[in-house]
Amino acid sequence: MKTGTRKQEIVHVASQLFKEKGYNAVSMRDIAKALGMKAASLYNHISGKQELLATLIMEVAYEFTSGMETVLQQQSSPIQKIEQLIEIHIDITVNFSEGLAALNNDWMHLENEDLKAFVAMRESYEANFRDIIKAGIASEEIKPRHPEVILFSMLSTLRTLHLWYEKRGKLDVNILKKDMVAVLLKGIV
Amino acid sequence: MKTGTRKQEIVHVASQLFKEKGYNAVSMRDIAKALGMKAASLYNHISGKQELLATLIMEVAYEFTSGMETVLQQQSSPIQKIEQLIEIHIDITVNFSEGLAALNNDWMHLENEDLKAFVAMRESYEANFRDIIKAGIASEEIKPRHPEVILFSMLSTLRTLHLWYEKRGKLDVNILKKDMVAVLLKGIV
DNA sequence: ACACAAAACTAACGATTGTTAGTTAGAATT
DNA sequence: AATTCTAACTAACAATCGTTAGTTTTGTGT
Repeated sequence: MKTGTRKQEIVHVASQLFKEKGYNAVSMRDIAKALGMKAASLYNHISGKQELLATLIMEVAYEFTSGMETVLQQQSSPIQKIEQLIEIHIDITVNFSEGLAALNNDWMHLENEDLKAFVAMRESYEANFRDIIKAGIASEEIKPRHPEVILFSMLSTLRTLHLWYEKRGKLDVNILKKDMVAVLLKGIV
Repeated sequence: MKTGTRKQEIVHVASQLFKEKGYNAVSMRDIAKALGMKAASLYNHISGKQELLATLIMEVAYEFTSGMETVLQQQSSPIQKIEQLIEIHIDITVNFSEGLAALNNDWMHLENEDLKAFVAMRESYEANFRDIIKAGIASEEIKPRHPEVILFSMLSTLRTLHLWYEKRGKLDVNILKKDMVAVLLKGIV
C-alpha cells in the first residue's frame, strides 16, 4: 500500500484531501502536513499543485475512454454494451478510485491542454453512450423513452457510485454488478 | 429586517458563480465585480461569504425536509410515496434551482450549526427514503434487490437532475415527471 | 571515510483572501 | 433646510496562498 515512490504517496494523500474538501479548499501546506513534511519539500517531487490534480483526473479519464473503445469494438447488442459499461464503471470505481472524486468534482479546475482534453473526452464518452442507447431504442431492445433521460439517469448513478461504494463498501463486487445491472435495466417494480 | 432587492441580487449572482467554480474558487471580489461594485460594498447587505452559502443551501434543504414530511404523513403505498418523492425532486429542481448546486457540491463548507443541521437533515432524509424502499420490498411491491443499491441509484439520479435539466432546454415538467418515474421504477428494457 | 545525490529544511516573495474602518454621494424623511 | 438613512466608495489589515531560493540533513555507493 504505502510502497511506491514518494511522488505516489503525495498523489495519494492529495487525492484523499481533495475528495474531502475539494481542490481549492486544500492547500499545499495541508498536503505536506498530512505527510509529515513542509510544503516546500513537496516541490522536490512534483512541479506544483496543478500537476497533482491533472495526474489524478487524467489517469481515470483515459481509463474510461479506453473502456468505451473496447466496448465499441465488440459486436454485441446495445443492451450487452450497456451491461459492459456498467461493469467498467464499477471496476474503475473499485480499482481506480483515487482520482474519481477529483474527476467528478474538480475537473473544472484543470488548466490549459488538460482541461481541453478532458472536456473533449467527456463529451465523446457521453456521445458514444447516447448512440448506444439510441441504437437500442431503434432495435426495440430498449423502451422508447427519451434517450437523454435514460443517459442522464444511468450516468448519474454510475458517476456517483464511488460515494456509496466505500461508505457501504462491504458489498461483493460481483453481487454489486448484478444488482446494478438489474436495477438500472429492469427497474425496481 | 429589510430584505433588499439588492441582497437577493447578490445571493443570485453568488449562486451562479458557486455553481460554475465552487464556493472556494469564488472570491468576494469576483461576486462584487459581477455586480459592478466593490467587494467591501457587499457588506452593507450581507454579513459575509459564509452567509451566502448558508442562505443558498439551507433554503433548499428545508424544502426537501418538508417535502419528505408531507409524503410520510400520507397513507399511500411505498411505490406511490416514491413517485411523490420523484415529483418533489423535480419540482425543487425547477423552482428552487438556485441553491441546488451549492447544496450538492459545497455543503461541506458550511460551518457550525448550519453544517450540523444540514448533515442531520440529509441523514434523516436518506433514512426515511430507505425505510420506504424497505417497506416496499417487505410488501413485495418492490423487487428484492439490496435496498442500498435502489436508494443510491434513485438519489444519484434525482440529485444531479439540475445539471441536466437546464442544459437540455427546459422540458415540460409533466412529461419529465412521467419519463423519470417510468425509467426509475420500470427500467428501460 | 568520502563524495554525491536525494530529499528534507528555513525563509521569504508577491499575490490574493475575507473582512473592517472610515468616508462620501445621493435619496428620503423631518 | 436640516437631518438621517442607504449604499456605494477608498484604503488597509492580517492571514494565507502557491511557489522559489538557498541551505542542511540523510542515505547510498565507492
